[in-house]
Amino acid sequence: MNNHKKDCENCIIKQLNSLKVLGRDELKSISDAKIMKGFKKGETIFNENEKLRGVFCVRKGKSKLSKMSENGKNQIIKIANKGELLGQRSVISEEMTNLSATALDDMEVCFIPKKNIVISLNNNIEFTKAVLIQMSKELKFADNIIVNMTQKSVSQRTAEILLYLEKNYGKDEKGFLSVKLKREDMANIVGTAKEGCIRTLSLFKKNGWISTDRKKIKIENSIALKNLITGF
Amino acid sequence: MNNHKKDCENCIIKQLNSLKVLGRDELKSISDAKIMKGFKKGETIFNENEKLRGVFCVRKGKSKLSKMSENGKNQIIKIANKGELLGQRSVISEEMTNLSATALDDMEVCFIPKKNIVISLNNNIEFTKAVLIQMSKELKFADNIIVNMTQKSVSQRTAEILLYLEKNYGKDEKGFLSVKLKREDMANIVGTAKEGCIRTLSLFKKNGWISTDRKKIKIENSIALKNLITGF
DNA sequence: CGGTGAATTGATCGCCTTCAACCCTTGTGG
DNA sequence: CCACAAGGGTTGAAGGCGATCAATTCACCG
Repeated sequence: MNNHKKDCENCIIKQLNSLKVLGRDELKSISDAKIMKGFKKGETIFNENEKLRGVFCVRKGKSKLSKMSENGKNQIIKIANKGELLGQRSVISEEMTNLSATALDDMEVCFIPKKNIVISLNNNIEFTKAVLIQMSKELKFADNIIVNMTQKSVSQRTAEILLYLEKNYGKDEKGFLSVKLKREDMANIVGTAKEGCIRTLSLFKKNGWISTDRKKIKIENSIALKNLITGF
Repeated sequence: MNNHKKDCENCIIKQLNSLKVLGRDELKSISDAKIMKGFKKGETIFNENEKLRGVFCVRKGKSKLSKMSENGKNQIIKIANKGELLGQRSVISEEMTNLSATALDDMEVCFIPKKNIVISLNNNIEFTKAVLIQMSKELKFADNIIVNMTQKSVSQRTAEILLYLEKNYGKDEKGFLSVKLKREDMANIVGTAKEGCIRTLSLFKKNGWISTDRKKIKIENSIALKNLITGF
């Protein structure tokens, strides 16, 4: 469950995030301090309003980042893939987490203590810049979600999410979306009730725009979905 | 319309944003390069999908940051007050703007060329960190909006916005909100149709929770509004 | 082969959008 | 100083979308 002598410097995962700009000594220090952890599907990595003692670098698996609202419903803000850093925001601004992270797959994660991150943030401007650029992209992404949520219908949002999932997380050998989500999770991304989401998917299926096998979804007609989003 | 010998180092406005951590020489350089501009109420500072050649530091007035969706409706993401920097995100990640900025008041703004910002981002880690922390707060804010939009009713969102406007932009001597928004703008913040927003406000008025004079709004019972948000 | 949790479908209800009409304020030109 | 236009504000009525609750089917697991 712990460490082993795995070496950050040779870890291919780090190429996918801001850690790639770190120097040899910084990586060495992180290698020594990090803790490898496994999370089973459904397990919680952290909750809202927690104080994090470091960030999590995802080596394997996917995680949903979600937020509860006062009325008990929850909204998935983002799906974090292999290579992403979780908890950055909270560590940087020294605030409680505002999201919770839950494993969608079995995951393998490296926990990197806050101290290492803060040292690099304070001393390695390339790193700070890389994190900044990353965060500015997330902000843009969030702005887009806001507009989509308020201005588009459930079916448009569903179509958009499906295409997004295909584009960003790919398909398996048979063409099914790699991300496997429960209908409820799907609904929590779209921002709707489970049944509404299901009804939309079943409509898409009737139209031949998607097909399903078990829980898996395959996009059959992305053009039609795109047209739906833009209103033809 | 241009420059004058106004000095950034002595500008009180810079205390309100990331520029406050800059050194004397950096400020001097910005002072020399900056261009002061006035924008009349309703004028556009920049549009979506523009390439910015610098950032705008707001000395006076307020601006709405909004985004068009494919269907022609637009959503206000944020209201920028005196002291805020506009266009940071776009300059940092070297992308087109994803929002447009429009003056809500008569504004006074300093345009700071991209070059100055980039130099400080590359050399002054305190500055980069300050911007990073600022951006991480904006990201958190955006996450909150997403949840509110999807999980709360129009009246809850309206109540929330009213309290937010009071808390963040204050009231005038008679207790009316300082931010004066058209009903349409208000609706574009709440993420609803103008009429829906108006109806909600008129209900609030009937309940005695707010009162109005002309376009101005005064909050009379913030407790009731808070209770509405949390569902009693 | 039951049992549990998820997926699906039906039916009802209410919120919100939309369209339309009207009012009120403001400003402008004769 | 008045008339009128223009734009924002307000209200009414109709209709649809999506939430909610309930009932049923389906998939998976011991």
